[in-house]
Amino acid sequence: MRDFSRSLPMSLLRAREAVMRQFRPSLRHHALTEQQWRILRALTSVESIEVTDLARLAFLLGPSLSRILRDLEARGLIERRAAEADLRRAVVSISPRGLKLIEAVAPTSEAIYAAITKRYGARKLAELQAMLGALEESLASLSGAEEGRGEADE
Amino acid sequence: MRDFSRSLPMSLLRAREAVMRQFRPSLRHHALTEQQWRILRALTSVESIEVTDLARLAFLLGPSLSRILRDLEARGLIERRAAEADLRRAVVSISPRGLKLIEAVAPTSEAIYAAITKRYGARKLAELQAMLGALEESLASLSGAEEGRGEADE
DNA sequence: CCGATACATTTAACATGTTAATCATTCCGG
DNA sequence: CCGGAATGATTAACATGTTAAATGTATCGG
Repeated sequence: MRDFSRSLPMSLLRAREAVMRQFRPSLRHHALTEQQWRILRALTSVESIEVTDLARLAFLLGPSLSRILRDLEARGLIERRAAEADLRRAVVSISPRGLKLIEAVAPTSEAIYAAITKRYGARKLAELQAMLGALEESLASLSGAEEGRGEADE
Repeated sequence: MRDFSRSLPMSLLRAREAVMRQFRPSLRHHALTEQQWRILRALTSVESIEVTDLARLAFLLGPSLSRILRDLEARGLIERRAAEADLRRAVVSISPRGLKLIEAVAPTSEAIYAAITKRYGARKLAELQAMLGALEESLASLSGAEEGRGEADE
């Protein structure tokens, strides 16, 4: 069998870990996890957004998002209200305090990103992201092809 | 600020998720998580291995590995004993039952990997992995540069 | 040989990933 | 209208990620 340490999932995992290792200390300084940061960042790009759309935007599953929003709301970093036309939907927006936090973290975060870009090469980085996007697209149509098939064991 | 949805960490996260989505149903059929599978796969490449080395090989943190090994041992998929020369160290190896499970899962896993390779292109895939490896290497020397610096806030 | 230190592993505590189930609300056919 | 199906969000349950602390064993200087 193929050496699993050179498998695509492992390559992606290691690369992502190498990148995130750069950011974690800074986020930690501000008592933010990576996912909390993702959510706050996402909220700065919209005036307000429904939970489902936020999940897609921040690439989080519903249950994770639900828990994190509860905590962020308790910390006063976001605000939440029910949609007027449909009480099932919750609308979320970032609070002034959340915005202030973003502004405090952003400079360091940008500096780290710039250092990574410089080290790896801006052109190469763009190419890598393009290839990652293409991979995603390749597999999008493949998803679900495994659902209905009948396995022989178990 | 840069659109966070196009950040490198998000690109890597989405790409990895797109890949893993292909494998999860198959692993689930065999009551295996991704990490459990990684560990069993790693164990097939060695006769036996110490826990610390296994953690590095399977790219897992100690605490995660410790829990998973406990479960895999309870399921009879691995065997564990203390190193003779140093009782602090634990030596792990795959059991016959674990090997049998690997053999049951491998064909489907290989087929999925082949489908991904065909869809994305073998050459392109190799190039992507090379670029991911280069990224890792680029950031290796950068790691820890953030530790001792003094933040101005909090 | 003793005690301080270092090391390998595990445990603890909290946050998230993942799937299933629940709850409230809305929609829709009759 | 009414009641069942569908939908949005949350909760539940279990596994892992992550950091800190604890546990047990080795090592080393005196």
